[in-house]
Amino acid sequence: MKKSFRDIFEEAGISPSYTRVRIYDYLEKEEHHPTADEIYQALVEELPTLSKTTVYNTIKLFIEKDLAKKVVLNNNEGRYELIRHEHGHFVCDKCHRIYDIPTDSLNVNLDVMPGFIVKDKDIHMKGICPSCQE
Amino acid sequence: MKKSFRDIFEEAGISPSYTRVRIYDYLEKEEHHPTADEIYQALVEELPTLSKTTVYNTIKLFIEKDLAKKVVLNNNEGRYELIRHEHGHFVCDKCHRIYDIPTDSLNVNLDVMPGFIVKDKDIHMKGICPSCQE
DNA sequence: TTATAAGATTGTAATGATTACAATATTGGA
DNA sequence: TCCAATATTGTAATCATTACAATCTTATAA
Repeated sequence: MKKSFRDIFEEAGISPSYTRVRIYDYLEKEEHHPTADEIYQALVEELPTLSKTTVYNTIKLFIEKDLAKKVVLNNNEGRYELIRHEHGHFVCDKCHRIYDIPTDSLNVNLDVMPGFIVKDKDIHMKGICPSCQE
Repeated sequence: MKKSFRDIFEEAGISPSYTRVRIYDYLEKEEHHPTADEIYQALVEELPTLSKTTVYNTIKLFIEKDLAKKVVLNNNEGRYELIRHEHGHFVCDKCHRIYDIPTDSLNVNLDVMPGFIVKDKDIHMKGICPSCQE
């Protein structure tokens, strides 16, 4: 059974304002790891008073509350995604599309770093995606 | 036997100007994945006419020639390293120090992305390093 | 040696993502 | 209803990176 926004936000200890719910909702539906600007552009049509600062503030809050994470893949642009099942990211050098890499099957042995507390891990790959190979 | 700068540059098809050799040399000696600014600050003392644009130009050239790669770990700051044995990167959330992760022992199975041509892969981890655990 | 063209380096200004900050608006509880 | 805490906003600042045009250097041919 899927948790409601209300429950998710309550567990995280933040109030479920409409703006926050919409941003969360967008991150949940959105497949391609949006940038802050993409979130802003997508939502400003329906939330005309939305400010980009609010997008950044909200994302920052989500990250602090472990609801979301920042993924830095390329070009100095931050991309954001909700924390879900673990996966890596493949970036195509040609079309710059981002593909999720299922990492369940990757046996990444964390013991290579004894003494380190690992809170997050991500696998980044670059190359050419199938549709750019002709 | 270690290759000379001259050989490395010749193989890459670029002329070994003094500036380039110094930047390459710095990347080779430097352990902590310097930013462009760190490279600039370190070398400008001995190369007083050095320009930050030259640092960026040179890095870009090295990357095009597969001598170096860019590692984007955090904070929208690009970090650079020569291409050597494969390794990942661990960033401490507290001291922000960067540690290399030996990945020889990590069995990262590339076949999870059939149809993709993988040119580069990197493992990013975040957490707390031993010296920040007290 | 000298002229010349290609290549290398430089400085300044522009770009673009992100943050700082102060002002305004909204909300929930007394 | 009123007030204090919280949320949102807009503007200006910051900082890494890039664009670009100008200048300098180098290699080579005459």
